[in-house]
Amino acid sequence: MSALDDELDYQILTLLQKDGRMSFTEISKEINVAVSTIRHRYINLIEDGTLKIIGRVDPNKIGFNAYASILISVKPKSYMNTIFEALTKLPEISFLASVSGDFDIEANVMCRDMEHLNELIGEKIHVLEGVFDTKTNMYMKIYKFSQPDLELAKLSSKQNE
Amino acid sequence: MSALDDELDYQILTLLQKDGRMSFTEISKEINVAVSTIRHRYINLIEDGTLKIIGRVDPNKIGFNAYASILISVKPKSYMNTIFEALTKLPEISFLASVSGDFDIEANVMCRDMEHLNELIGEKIHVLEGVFDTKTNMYMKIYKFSQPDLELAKLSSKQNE
DNA sequence: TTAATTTTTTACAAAAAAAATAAAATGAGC
DNA sequence: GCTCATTTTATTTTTTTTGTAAAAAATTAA
Repeated sequence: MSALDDELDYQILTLLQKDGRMSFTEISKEINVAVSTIRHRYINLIEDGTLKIIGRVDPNKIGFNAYASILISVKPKSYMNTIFEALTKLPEISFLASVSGDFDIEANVMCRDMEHLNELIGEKIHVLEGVFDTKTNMYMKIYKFSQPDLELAKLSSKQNE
Repeated sequence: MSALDDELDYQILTLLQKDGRMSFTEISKEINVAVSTIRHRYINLIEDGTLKIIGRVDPNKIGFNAYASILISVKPKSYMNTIFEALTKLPEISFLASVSGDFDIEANVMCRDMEHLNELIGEKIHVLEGVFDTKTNMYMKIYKFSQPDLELAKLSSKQNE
């Protein structure tokens, strides 16, 4: 791929990042390239996993009022994998990752209310073998929730292709 | 809105959550309702902010290799607002919220590499008046990154409409 | 450099979907 | 039962997508 090719991908990604339903026709008008080219590029971006078009649902609007971060300390560490497996299945967990620092795992959870959150921690998380300690912090107000900035990304070359 | 109406909204949201580009025609076939109904519902969901269709770009694929959580302690607290204003503008920050617990603010950042992250913390965050202390933890491996579970949401009534 | 090969972009026609409009159905409140 | 407002539906026109194939550009090897 040449530098110019990537530029086209970035332009397509930039537009679709904002409006995932923008038609190929409109995109092609916006960046002056044939519709079929846009479509080819689009299909490639989807197929290699760079882009995914999703409907993002506002948690507040559908009744999730308790958004929290649960930090988990695992002992012994040999339980890490089974704990990740179990946690991945919990529908309340929207983000799950291993982290550096005082704890081993961070799980972000969306619950209906405090009762639901409390129940989740006590009955679904603390019961897992290997969960040594947890620390829960509430997200009180969300100020920003955005996508990766493509302008910043441009400064580096494409990775993991 | 009646109970059945909400059920239809949930069905539409469930489908679009998975594939944001699914055509109204296909949705209408899937849930046996006229295409025009689907479109009306869709427009309402978009307009009241419940749903937004976005293209999600995989950070790794575009060269972001350092994903971290930066916890910030603010002193005196009167600086909170100006700090939030300043942080919101930083393109590296993809998530920004006030949190309960030992720190006041959590910012999740996507950086190209450690150098970029280090620079961000030192030259963009620690320089802000009122930033008393920070704690940075790296997200090492992401196991799950999903949308709010609509099945769970169904158990509660719609809020904030 | 040239020729062959692959990749990328483009054009075009048929099929499908979206948009706009108006009509019918439903339901809440009186 | 009637009225008003909302929701669903049907229909027609316009636009978009899809599939195929050809042109152009880039890459590779001789």
